[in-house]
Amino acid sequence: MSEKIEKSRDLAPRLANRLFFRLYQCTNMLHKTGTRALDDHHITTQQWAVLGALTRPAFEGGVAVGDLAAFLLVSRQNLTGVLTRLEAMDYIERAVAENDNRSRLIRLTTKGRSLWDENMRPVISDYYDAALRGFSTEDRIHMIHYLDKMLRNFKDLDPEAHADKKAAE
Amino acid sequence: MSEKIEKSRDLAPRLANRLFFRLYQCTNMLHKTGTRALDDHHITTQQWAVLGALTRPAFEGGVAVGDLAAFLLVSRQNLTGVLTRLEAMDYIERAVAENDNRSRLIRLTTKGRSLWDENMRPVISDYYDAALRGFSTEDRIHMIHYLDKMLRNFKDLDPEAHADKKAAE
DNA sequence: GAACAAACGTAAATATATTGACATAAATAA
DNA sequence: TTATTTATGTCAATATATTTACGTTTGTTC
Repeated sequence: MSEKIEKSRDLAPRLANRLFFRLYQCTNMLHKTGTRALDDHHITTQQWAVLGALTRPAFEGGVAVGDLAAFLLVSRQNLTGVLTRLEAMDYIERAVAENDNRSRLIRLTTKGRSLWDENMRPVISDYYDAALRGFSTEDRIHMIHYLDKMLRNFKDLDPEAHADKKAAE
Repeated sequence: MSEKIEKSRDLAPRLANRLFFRLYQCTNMLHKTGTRALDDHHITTQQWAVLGALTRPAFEGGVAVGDLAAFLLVSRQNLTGVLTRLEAMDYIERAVAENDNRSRLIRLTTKGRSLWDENMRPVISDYYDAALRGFSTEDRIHMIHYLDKMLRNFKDLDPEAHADKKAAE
C-alpha cells in the first residue's frame, strides 16, 4: 500500500515531463508539416492561424491588432510582422476603426477570402484528417478539453493574460 | 437518424480546427510562461528542452548532433545555434566521438548538470504543477497517449522522420 | 483644459525556426 | 583503390518569437 503511494508520487513528475516533451515535439512537427502542407501557397502556420482567425464570423467586420494578438496569444510586435507580410501579399487589409482613430481593424481581403475558401480549406481538411487519423470524435473532444484546461492554467500563470479571459472560442 | 449523421459529419472539421487552434495557443503560452519561469537563469524553453534531453541516462556519454536534432524534432541548423549558445554559457561541451571522427558528441558539463539539478529542477517542478493543476494521473496518461498518437501521425506525414521512428521516449 | 491611459507603429536586441546549399573530412561500399 | 555516403560546420534567405522601450495620436478621466 505505501509502496503504491510512493510509486504514484514518483510517477507524476515523470509524466509531466513526458507530457510537455511530447507537446514540444508535436508542436515542432505541427509547424514543420503544416507549413509544408501549404507550400504551394507560400503560407506558414502562423499566417494560417491569422487567416483562420480572420474568417471567424465575429471578426468579419475586422479586428483590432491588440485583440487579435490577445486571441492568438502572440506578442503584438510579432503579429505586426506577420500582418505586414500578409498585407504585402494582399490577403489582409488594415482599416482605421470608425469609433477610434487610433485603432486599426484587420480583415481579410477578397483575395484572402478566396485563398482561404478555395485554396487553403481543402488542404487543411486533408491535413487535419491525416494528423488526427485514428482519433474518434470522443478522443478529439477529450483532447480539446485537456488543452482547454491547460490553456487556462497557463493564463493563470501569466499576469497579462487575465484581461483576455474572454478570448474563448 | 440521417440528421444525426449529418450533424456528426459537420462537427468533425470544427473539432479538428478547434483542437489545433488550442494546441497552437497552448504552445504559444508554453514558450511564453516557460521562458519566463526560468528568467532567473536566462534559459529559454528550447535550451530547456536540450538540457533536459542531455540529462537522460541514455545520453550521459554524449549524443551526436544529428541524433539530438532527430530526438527533439528540430532542424540541425537551428539546434546548432542553440547548442552554440549553451556552449558559450559553459552548460554543454562538444567532444569528438571515439568511433567516428566526424561526429561530435554533445554532453552536459558539470556546470550544466548543476544548473539542471539545483537550479532548474525545482523551478520546472513548480511550473509543471501549476500548468497541470487539476490534471489527475489518468488525465496525464490520456493526454500523453493523444500526443503520442498525434506525433506518430505527424511523423507519418514527414518523409524524413521515418528513419527516426526509434526516437521514442 | 490638463493629466493620464490606450492603440499602434517602430526600433533594438536576442533567440528561435525553416529550407536549400556548400565544403571538408571521414566512413562505407563497391 | 575509387566512388559514394555520411556528419558536421557554415552560409544565405526568410519567417517567427520574445522583451523593453519610445513616439505620436487619440480617447478618457478628473
